[in-house]
Amino acid sequence: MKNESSTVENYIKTIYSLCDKNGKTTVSAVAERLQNNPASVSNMVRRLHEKGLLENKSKLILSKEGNLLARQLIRKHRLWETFLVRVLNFKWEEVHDIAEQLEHVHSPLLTERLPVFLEYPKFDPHGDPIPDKKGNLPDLNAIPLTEAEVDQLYIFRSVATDKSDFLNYLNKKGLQLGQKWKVTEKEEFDGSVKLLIDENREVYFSETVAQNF
Amino acid sequence: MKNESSTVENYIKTIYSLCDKNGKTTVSAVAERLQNNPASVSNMVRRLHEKGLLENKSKLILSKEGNLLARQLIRKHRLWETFLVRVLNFKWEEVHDIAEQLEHVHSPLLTERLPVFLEYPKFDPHGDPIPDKKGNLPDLNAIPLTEAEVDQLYIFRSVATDKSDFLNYLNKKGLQLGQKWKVTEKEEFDGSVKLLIDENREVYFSETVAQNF
DNA sequence: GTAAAATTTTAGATTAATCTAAATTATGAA
DNA sequence: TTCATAATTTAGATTAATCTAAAATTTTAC
Repeated sequence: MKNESSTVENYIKTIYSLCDKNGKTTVSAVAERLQNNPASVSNMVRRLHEKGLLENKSKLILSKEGNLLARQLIRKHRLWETFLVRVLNFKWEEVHDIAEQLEHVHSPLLTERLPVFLEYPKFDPHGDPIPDKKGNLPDLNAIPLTEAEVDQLYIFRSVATDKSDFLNYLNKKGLQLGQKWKVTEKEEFDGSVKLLIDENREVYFSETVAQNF
Repeated sequence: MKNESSTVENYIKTIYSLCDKNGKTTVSAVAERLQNNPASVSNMVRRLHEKGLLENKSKLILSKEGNLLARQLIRKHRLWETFLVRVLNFKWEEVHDIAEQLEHVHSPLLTERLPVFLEYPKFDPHGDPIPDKKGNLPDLNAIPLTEAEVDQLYIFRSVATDKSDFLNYLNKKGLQLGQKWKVTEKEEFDGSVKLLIDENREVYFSETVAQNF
């Protein structure tokens, strides 16, 4: 696989993360996520297809190559986040933007040695699984908060985003990976939930927040 | 200081390293080093001046800003090389190209924490001094091999380049930092030298090689 | 001090990545 | 089915960084 620009790599990562169960997404969704003009995205889609990173000329579906590239970028991103937190003592809300740059450093040797030094971590500091060398992800029997049943006990395993504003909000609310919780109330009309954390603390979450678990 | 592109940063580093005792270099020297067309360099020089990184519109002299940027890049480069060798077990000839990418990662927090973890290294794996936060370099009373006096004893403290082809050549000859050596013969007509290493091994160097010490 | 050689700059083109505005195509609701 | 709205693509422009070819300038050598 030849070297792609950071721009191309960011498009591939974005497409990967936006794909639905059919492995498909749309120009407008990518444009929205990247805060780019749809015309720019449309243009880039043509070029991604020419590079063999997309299946179809018009449909937004990653090719095998594109899929592997995305997973390898996620692997590098999460390994660097693990490194920053474990080795350089960063906090979990500080690492996203730095890993976003580090993931584009191209060196097969470095990508091989970093996980050796970290002793083959399986999860990053946000509880998200780190794809292996071949891009495989473990089967997690984790469920999103929005699908949790009332009064059932769960363990807080991961967050779905590593953006600092969201993580700072969790910090303020005192939430950490590993905590036990159950949903005590679920509001149907606005999707908000009330949680009992570690059997002693109540927290309310809006639907927007709940979707990030 | 605002964020510059990797391209701009590479120009500044190149200009810095090519400057003579008057702090000056030429368009053609930069073009040669970067393997770019002189026209491209000329063009970039205008833009570097517009950004305030060069003193004059036409003369190739770094401004205070440009000088500081260069030293901070060298600092990051050498810190990352130290990290790669000491922490990830890279060899000294393997780290240049990776550090060349890592030095462009922009994060004040990372640049602050990396040297803390490494316990404030003063020299990189090639014996080259690491500028401090403010860009200051220690006064070395080291002399280049080309100026060594015959039969005077010296210690091998550093190499002037971290390019892998040169370092592989040294490895093949069995040269390492810390070795004691003296010049036993000096050929005036071609600049080549004969060295006695650790009092038991003779090595011949051409002028080209000697200039990299 | 002038002419040849070397160096630098200008002019115009190219590529990647973006934009706005306009045209086209697809979706979907009555 | 048809027409309005939404989504996408095309056309044309812009910016950073590069190129080649040609013009202008500076150096060097006699």
